[in-house]
Amino acid sequence: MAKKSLDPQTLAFAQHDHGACAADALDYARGVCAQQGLRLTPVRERVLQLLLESHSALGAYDLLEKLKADGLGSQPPVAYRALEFLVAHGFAHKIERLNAFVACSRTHAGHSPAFMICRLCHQVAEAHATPASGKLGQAAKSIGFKIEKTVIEAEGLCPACQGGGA
Amino acid sequence: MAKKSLDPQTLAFAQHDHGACAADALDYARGVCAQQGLRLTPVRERVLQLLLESHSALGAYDLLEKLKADGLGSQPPVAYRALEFLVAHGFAHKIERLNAFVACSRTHAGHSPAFMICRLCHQVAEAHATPASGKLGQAAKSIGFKIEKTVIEAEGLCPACQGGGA
DNA sequence: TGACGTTATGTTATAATATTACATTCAGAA
DNA sequence: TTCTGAATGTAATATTATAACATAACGTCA
Repeated sequence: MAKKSLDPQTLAFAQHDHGACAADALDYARGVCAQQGLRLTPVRERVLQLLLESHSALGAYDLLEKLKADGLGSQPPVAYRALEFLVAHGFAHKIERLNAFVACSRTHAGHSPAFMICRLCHQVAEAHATPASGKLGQAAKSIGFKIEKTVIEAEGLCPACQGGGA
Repeated sequence: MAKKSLDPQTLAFAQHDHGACAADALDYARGVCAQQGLRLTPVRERVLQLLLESHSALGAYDLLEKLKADGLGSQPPVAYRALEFLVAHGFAHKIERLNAFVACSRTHAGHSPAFMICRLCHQVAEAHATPASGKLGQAAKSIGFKIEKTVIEAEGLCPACQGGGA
């Protein structure tokens, strides 16, 4: 694995041992759930695993097909409920731009995530943002708007896709 | 109208003469279209007007109902096509979080907009952001991701809703 | 003018995303 | 064991969005 000088949170676009990275993340989630009394049930765990195995965002119906293949529920609420749990507890995020979901890279607990979405290969990298400190934070403060949650998504071209596509 | 010390771009949550502000914006759009050879057709103009009259984001089907009442096309593509035109030329923006649309406050041409969405009254204020300069911009630069467009949306409570709701 | 190409609209159908509602099952506590 | 709340199974439906094709309006230039 050639990670050398890259931030861990922006690893998605780089080569690495993805099987191991997904397995680690799943173990981590199991630990957090055990610690906090959360139930990482088979459906929830499988959905998380599917998200971890993919660097692209997956739609609820993509996940649903795979769940069905595993013999785990095949109706939309099965997928949406698992996703709701994972998002609520920070194991996954919704990419609003795509109406799809990614596993959390969990390199910053309690973070405000930002995403970089490649419009060609559709891979998504997660980074850490500090929305309250920028212009938006200033504007909010100046008018008395109280920010509870922020969606920050950048769309563009990942390094690998800048050569061919454009 | 009590605007005194407020930034124009965050006017949405404050009291002001909204009829005049919407009319001004529509005139402005007409001028831009005339100048650039864009056709602000009846459907497009009416959709823009409806968005301007509302400080809340409107869904395509909300707009469609109003268009139908005006005798202007009643099928989804009518609304989506008008919205596509307005968004493409910067007269409106899509709020991804809500799958809905707002008129552009046009206080910063060629801007990178950011939005503040009140989760109680559903009004939306537009501000100007500088995504490339924050942590996201740094992260993008460090991994070589080329940002083409950013979605920045904050959800929370507007000044008026902080008293009652929470 | 009128024939043509382009752009916009009308209309039907359908795809993709998401939720409501209710029955059933399961895990853990009393 | 019985109760309770959480999770799942399932059917139905709501909401958001697009594809495909026909028609109409607009501009241009022979």
